[in-house]
Amino acid sequence: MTREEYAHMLLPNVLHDRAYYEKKYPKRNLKEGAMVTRIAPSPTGFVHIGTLYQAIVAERLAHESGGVCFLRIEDTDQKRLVVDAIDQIINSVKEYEVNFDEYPIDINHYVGDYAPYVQSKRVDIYQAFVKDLLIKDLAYPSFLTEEEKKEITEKQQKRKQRIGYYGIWASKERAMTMEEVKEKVEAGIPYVIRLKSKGSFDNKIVVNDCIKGRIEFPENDMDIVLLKSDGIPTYHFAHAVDDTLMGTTHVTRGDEWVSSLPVHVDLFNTLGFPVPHYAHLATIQKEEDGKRRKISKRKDPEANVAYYSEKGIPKEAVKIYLLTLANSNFEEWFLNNPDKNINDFYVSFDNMSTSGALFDMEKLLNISRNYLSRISAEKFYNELLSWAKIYDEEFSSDLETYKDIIIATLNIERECEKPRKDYAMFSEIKNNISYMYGEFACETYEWQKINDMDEIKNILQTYITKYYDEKDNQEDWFNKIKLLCDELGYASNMKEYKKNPENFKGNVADVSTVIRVALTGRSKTPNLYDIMLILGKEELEKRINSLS
RNA sequence: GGCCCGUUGGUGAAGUGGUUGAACACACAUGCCUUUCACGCAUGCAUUCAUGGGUUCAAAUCCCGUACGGGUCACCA
Repeated sequence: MTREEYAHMLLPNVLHDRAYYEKKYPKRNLKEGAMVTRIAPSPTGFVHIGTLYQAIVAERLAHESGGVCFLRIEDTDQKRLVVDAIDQIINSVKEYEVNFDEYPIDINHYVGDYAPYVQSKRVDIYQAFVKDLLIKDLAYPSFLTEEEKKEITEKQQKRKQRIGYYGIWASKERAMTMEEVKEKVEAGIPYVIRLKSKGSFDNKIVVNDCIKGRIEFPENDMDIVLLKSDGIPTYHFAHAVDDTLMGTTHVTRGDEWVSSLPVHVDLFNTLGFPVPHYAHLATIQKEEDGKRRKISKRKDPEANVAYYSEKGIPKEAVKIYLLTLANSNFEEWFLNNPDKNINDFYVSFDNMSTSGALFDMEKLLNISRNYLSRISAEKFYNELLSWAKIYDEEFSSDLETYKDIIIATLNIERECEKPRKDYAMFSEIKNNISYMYGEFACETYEWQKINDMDEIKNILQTYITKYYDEKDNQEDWFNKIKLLCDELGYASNMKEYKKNPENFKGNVADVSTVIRVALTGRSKTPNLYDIMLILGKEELEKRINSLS
């Protein structure tokens, strides 16, 4: 039996050989310094905030260098595969406007010359490369059962040796002859294909990570699995093949991968591939019981990008927050260039943190408040409406019915030098503006200092019949309230009130609060003058008269 | 346990041997402004850079040890 026949026996269904694929996917023709990056999520459930984070970084790095960024779905683990997960990833990326040059449209359709961009559709490619390794005696089949592997691990633990399949532990299967292998294959015993590592634990390798700098490791000597028993590759092998064929220059990924660097270097070397640059991004963390840990899909709702959509935190705010985590100088840049597109910021490896940041919801909401305070009322309304259409149907129909009133409301103290910063999330807006439209029904009024009903009615009736005039400008409007105060024994001048509070029943602020609460049902609102203008005198009278 | 990595305030961080009072932002506190709230403004918030020991005229910045924290050791990615 020749080695070719041997390899064919192990992998009988391979359509093409290595040379075919190397020709099919030629080198990219890009200018010097152009980076090819990628984001390679696995469809195991919801889209993780860390995936979005990495996507934004990868996309920026590629495009600011005149390079290419692509999306590749890593679905080599069928056990963890979740049905809609691929669509979710593609949709999220679209929603957040991360501009990939090459990507899957769905599992069978792709944009880009290096397709398919879904690993489960590339099985023949991986097998072609494994076959080549088999022929070169750089890989071998392994028939180990779960129990046998467990036994090895236990022995290693007992002897306090390194755990893994290497050296003497692998020597028995490494030494199998082609005939022995043939017997087992014909007997139908399942097998995986392992790397025949030439490395030694005593040698050192060095990787210069773009973010973490120089890292030294012992060389890999593990005969890791290349192809699982179902013929599908492991992450490690798929990574080496795909990122080579697809021309990735910089592998950006989470730093949970740092420790497998020796394996990857070994793989690239034995495959005869140049080792790409690596950039391991620190993961976003959470604190629990005083301890930090990676933000978790199971425990932390904010790990899911859908969480931000549901809450109605604008996409732009999330991106800004992620960029402040990515580059320490972003925040200052953004402060100085509030009107620029965030894509004008130059993301660089130099300003990336080497250790993971704690997720800070307060900071995100602050960013969101700032963002929402700066956009026009129309834009705000449109974003709010498209949010409500998905997450709050009732509110969305109100938004459409009372469009003009709502835009006017959102516009109060906006588009001025110091805009209000009332809103951080679309989900909290309904409660904040509901008194402005529709049937006003207030169950409990939050009266403040003045809470005697007769006095309250007296103030309101006097005000609405004698003083309020819709034609007044804001200054006149406030002067009228002062006149009202003078008439009823309240201080119209705060300084005088502070000097001699005992001379007055209260002050302008107290009186204004009565009016505010009566008209809106709450003590905290935007500028009352604007609110009253929007509501209109008829509605104001109605609300005042409905008080009992 | 082995192998990697990290440690500046409540949080994100600037800082890479000698003009740092240890920037800036969020949060917090107080005050001012004010028709409420928010905004804005002002002030405060690490006498000290996990810790012990070096090197040096000089260290948050360089070296070694210790502690603590994180990652990883799968036919998961």
